[in-house]
Amino acid sequence: MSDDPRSLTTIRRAFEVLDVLQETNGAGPTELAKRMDLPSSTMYDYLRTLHETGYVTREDGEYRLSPRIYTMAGRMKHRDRLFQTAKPEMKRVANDTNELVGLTIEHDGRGLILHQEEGPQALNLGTYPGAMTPLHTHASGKVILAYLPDDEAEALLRDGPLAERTERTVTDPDALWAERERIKERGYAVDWDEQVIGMGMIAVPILIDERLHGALNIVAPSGRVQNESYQEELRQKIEESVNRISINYQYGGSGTPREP
Amino acid sequence: MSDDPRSLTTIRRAFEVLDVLQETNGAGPTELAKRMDLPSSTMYDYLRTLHETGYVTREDGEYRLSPRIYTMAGRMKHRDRLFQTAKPEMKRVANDTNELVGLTIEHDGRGLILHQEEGPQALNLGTYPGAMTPLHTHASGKVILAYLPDDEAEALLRDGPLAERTERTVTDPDALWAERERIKERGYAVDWDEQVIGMGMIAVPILIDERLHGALNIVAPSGRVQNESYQEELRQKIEESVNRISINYQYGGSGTPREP
DNA sequence: TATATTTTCCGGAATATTCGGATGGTCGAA
DNA sequence: TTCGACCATCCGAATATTCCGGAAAATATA
Repeated sequence: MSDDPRSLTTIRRAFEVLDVLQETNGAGPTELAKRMDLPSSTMYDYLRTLHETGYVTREDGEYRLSPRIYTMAGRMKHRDRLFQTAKPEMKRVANDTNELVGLTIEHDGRGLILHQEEGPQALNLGTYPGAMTPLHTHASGKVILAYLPDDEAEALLRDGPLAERTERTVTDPDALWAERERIKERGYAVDWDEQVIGMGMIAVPILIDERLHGALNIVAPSGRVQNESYQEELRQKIEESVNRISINYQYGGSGTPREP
Repeated sequence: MSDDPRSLTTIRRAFEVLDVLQETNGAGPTELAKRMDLPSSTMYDYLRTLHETGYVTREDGEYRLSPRIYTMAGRMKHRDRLFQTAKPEMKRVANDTNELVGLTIEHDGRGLILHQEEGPQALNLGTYPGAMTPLHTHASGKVILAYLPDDEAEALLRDGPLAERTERTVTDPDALWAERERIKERGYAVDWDEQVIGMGMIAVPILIDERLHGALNIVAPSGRVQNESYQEELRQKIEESVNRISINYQYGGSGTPREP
């Protein structure tokens, strides 16, 4: 359990408590103690301290994650230059196309949805900002894989079996490696039904100064994405959008908007 | 510094590190050690462990908060029943009015923006989900103060001096207490230029089962909010919206949508 | 009311944290 | 390039902290 004898177990456990609180959606000391296999008196000490920090709330004997997490995440996002420059563009495209527009970044070998903008009638099949998914299961992730350095991409594809989300998910490393080349040639990626049945996606890389910052994508029902001319239309729109994002990212304002 | 000798200092410090990382937006052990007045070797132990947990990233010698925070906040929000029921309604109103629609909850005596939906051309003066503000500085907060139990509201108003955000901010506890009565009679609150010059707000309480769950508000330029008939129009729209939210909250679906 | 269960509190033993100091790496100036 | 300053990282030993069993209080259950 305790791998490195030099790391502070108290901290590791405290964050494990946070993780468990996330899963249980609130619990008392005894339940948490059982889950983590600790005496409940010890768990009590942890909870009491976490409560003191303000990251955990206590209401009628139940401890849960505090909305302070929202504040932390909100501030981070608000200060994120990529998000700030991408957001107005994403809104534009979302309203223009009436689809779901997403901004995905790579974190820890997986895809993380940094932001989403939904057109008024856009469909949203349960994805949300903050959600993490395996890179190989959708167009955005494949674009990221394509523009990641060869060794990193290789490591991600060859390391262990790749999750299968639907029967259309591509889980063969060689096939994915080949697709990687095609994506780099064309400059974009498309998929449908590979992550969620009924959902398709067109994605382009956000390259600024040769460096990959993430991927911009449009999500639409699979049927629409398979329509060649519509697909082409959407592709153009996000490509133009990425161009504007790229310019504004480099030459735009301060990047750190005012705090309220 | 360490008030309660029974709380775990290691945990308190670890979270203080998170707070400092938030402010500094990334730093090395030495800088953080200075800020927290600890030896940098100790700080190193903390950072190393925080990195292990995945809540802090290390890139070229700089430690910063990890995007994992987004995941935590995103999941919490995604599971929040109030958010889930309010969101589609907020979108509707935002697109209908072309203004900024907000959902504010009370946390720790302050107002926390749980969610925002912006109409295509809505103005947004730097507020963002997760941001916290003093309750007495805007309509949403005043609505919350009005429907909070008397003793809690009193404690918040009488405890220490009230922050002044603009020259129009009401900072007199008696005036605020009086306004509280008026709000309860009318069932809504309005303000302009009290939090930010040029910004006005109309807010109504979200009462479900007699319990206050938060406030729904529309933000618009002060000029438009002062226009009586427009104000009335917006008020009606959010009141209707809250009615629908209230119904869907009670009788709606599971409340916990699928995880991706 | 009685009983079971859970939360909270406490003291002392065990041990995980802590800190000074050593090491190796990086950057910039000369 | 060499030198010096600064910083991240590593290590071992002293000791302040955590940790746990068990008691008390509070709450739920019967």
